[in-house]
Amino acid sequence: MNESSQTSSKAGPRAPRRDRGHARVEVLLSAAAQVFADKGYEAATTTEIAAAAQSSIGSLYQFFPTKQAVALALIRQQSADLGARLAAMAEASAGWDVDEVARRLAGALVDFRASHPSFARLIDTPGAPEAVVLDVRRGMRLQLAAILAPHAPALGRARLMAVAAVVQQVMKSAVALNDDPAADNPSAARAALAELREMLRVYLGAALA
Amino acid sequence: MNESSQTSSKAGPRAPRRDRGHARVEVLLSAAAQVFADKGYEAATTTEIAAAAQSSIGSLYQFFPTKQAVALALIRQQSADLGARLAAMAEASAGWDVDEVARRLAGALVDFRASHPSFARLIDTPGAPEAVVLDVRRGMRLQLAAILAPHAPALGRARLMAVAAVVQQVMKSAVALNDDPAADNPSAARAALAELREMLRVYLGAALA
Amino acid sequence: MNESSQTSSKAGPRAPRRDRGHARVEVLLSAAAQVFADKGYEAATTTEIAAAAQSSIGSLYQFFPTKQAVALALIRQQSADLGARLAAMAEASAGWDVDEVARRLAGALVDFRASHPSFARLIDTPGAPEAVVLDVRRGMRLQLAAILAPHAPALGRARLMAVAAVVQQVMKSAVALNDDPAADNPSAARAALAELREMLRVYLGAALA
Amino acid sequence: MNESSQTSSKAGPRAPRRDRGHARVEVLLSAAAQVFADKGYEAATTTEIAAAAQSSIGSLYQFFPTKQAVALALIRQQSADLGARLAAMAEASAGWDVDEVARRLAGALVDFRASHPSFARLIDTPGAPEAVVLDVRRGMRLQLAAILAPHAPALGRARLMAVAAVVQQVMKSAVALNDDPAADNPSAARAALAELREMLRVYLGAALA
DNA sequence: CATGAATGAGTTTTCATTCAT
DNA sequence: AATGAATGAAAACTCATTCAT
Repeated sequence: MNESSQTSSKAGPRAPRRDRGHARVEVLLSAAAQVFADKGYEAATTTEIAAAAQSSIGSLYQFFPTKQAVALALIRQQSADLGARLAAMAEASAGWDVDEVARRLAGALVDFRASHPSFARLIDTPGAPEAVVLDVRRGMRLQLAAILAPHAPALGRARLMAVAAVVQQVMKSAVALNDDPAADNPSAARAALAELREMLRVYLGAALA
Repeated sequence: MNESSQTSSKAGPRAPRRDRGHARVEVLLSAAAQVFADKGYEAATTTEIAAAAQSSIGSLYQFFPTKQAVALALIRQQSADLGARLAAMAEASAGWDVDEVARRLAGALVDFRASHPSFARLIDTPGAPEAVVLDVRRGMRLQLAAILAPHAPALGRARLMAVAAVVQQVMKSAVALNDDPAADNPSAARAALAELREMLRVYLGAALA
Repeated sequence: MNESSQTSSKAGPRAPRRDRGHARVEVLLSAAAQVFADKGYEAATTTEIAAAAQSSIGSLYQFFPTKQAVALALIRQQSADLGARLAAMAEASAGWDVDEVARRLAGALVDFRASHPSFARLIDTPGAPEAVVLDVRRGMRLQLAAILAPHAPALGRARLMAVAAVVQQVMKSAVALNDDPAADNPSAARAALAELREMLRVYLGAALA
Repeated sequence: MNESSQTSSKAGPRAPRRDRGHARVEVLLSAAAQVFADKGYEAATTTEIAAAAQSSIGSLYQFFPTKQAVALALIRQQSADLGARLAAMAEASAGWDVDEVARRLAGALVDFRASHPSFARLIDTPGAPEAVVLDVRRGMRLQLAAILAPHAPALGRARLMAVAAVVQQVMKSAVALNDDPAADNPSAARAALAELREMLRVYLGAALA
């Protein structure tokens, strides 16, 4: 899926020649996901990542030239995963009505961010290389647009992309509401999330009409 | 609420007792705002803040016991400012219809975040002390609720707070769209913002009805 | 008593012209005694000393040119006090037998160190200027010798000074035993002190015979 | 007792896993001994210790998490050494009379402190963690008691510990007399030391009788 | 004299990255 | 490849001392 594009990339992991190395890379990346999710990009240390992967600092640098490269590989991996989910949804969404699209989108993206907690941290935080982050964001918007397009044949390209951008932001908000224990009580958090879903439904209903 | 009790606070600035001290604190805080806005909390250095304020590092630590205290003081100062703006809006909003409320809210908050670029960085970033950040967020939600309440007399308290939480997230999204040069071109950014405003209008229209 | 010698000293407090200044110096010195006793010379800060004296650093430096000068003045003051006590004892000791001399010496010196806790810290610690410390120690030995001499007319000068040096060390030990909560229980500390007194008694009995 | 569990200790050195690491730790510790002996705990700097060990500051912190940990490791190392000497003496002392015990004890402990000049500085100074220091002192008293016990079968446990505590203080005094160039001349220092030895002899003769 | 702000060299500690084994 | 030691620039923070008011 991505073995050819990754190898040619400047900052990606060096191509491991053997399965052992490949496995090590995977372990390192999931350790990195843990640590980045817990502490954020800046506060995470390469030593801690290596330790969490039961590996040594030397090993980590065998596969990743810099700390940034680790974050980058992680972003690429996770955004590929996200891309696959959105692609699947694009195929399935043909028969849905707008309400269902709204509901499914909300569900899918909240799920994704919940199961990839480092994703938000890395993508909304300084430290990760701008260019890649922007690419990922644009890619996601394009996929959202692809999902929305069939339900709004009348919308121009520009307007469609604007809608996609708004939907993307709503997704981010969902995660924020989920994480923030600031709501006076857990039920308040749930209520806010329901409210957000409602906003998306109403809005898409109006925008795609 | 807390503008008078700063001295007794654990991590607040040491109260200056001379005019020169007050002036220095102001200069330091605006330098800090610059630097935090540019680099984020972690990457900002106290040395750089002091230099930007044309003072020595010793002077900074004369008034702020830690780097975190600087961020804190900044958050408090700026959230007091935001609070004042929302309070003013609450008074003026009596005669507005829902559409106008949506428009004004969007305008005010986007303006605020645009003129206080460090605010978002500090409040959405680890490093700032959780308790204060949560307080600020809750305070803002309460003020939003106060603005919305008169236009939705039928809404229960819980529902109202959920709506306020959603509006708060929309505001954050507006800033993100504003900052993110990811949109393919400047006009796309403007379109997305307009779209966001539209979402708010439609949503508030439905929710407050 | 000491107003003329102190003024001429290079590092002593500047002669205060007024009573107000004089009082301030006293307060500063007793604050310094507190702080030095608590933290030792190095860890004590001039700011803390000034604060403990309800004064400002500026004021402290009005009277003492350096931190070392504060310690010095304190040592001088306290050793003058000690000197007075020993002088008094020298006069009174004519009629005592050796046992009584031992008992009184032990009592007097333990008392003194207990009521001047900073003395030991400053005199046994680096930081205080060597020359003064050595002077103080020598002075104390001379006074001890003066007390002991009448009870050991046969002893040569050199031997007498050696005995005085040993007695001085025993005094220091008494303080150490007093302070050290290492003894398994308080009664053990008392037992050790009694033992020390016994050692002094036996030893002086033998040495002065 | 504690020679095997260093790794699990909270503030101990990180265990080196390579020969090079072990060697480096040794070098660092002896450099630290030098510097601590010269300047005392507070005035010694980690930078200077690293330089004296011809390593980088980073290497020091690779093995010791804090400056205090360096002092701690040194105390532990040296007190283990001292413990071994005392243990050896305990075995050999069976056939000695009290005079010989006094002489040998004095000799051994003065020797030890003379060859480990940092020991006294660290153990009598604030900065070293209290708990460890107290442990070391208690251990030493126990060993002294073990040496003295056979020569005073009639002494109760409590009395024996008190005697041991006194002997310990005498040892400290010996070092102080040794170090202190305050005596009017070198021969005076020697005389005082001889006098101290005499005190110990007389005292132990009386106490153990 | 009193006060508290200003200064900056110096201290401990961290951490990404490189190297030797 | 794997490991862990080596490195040193850089960061946060301290504190004796000087200065302006």
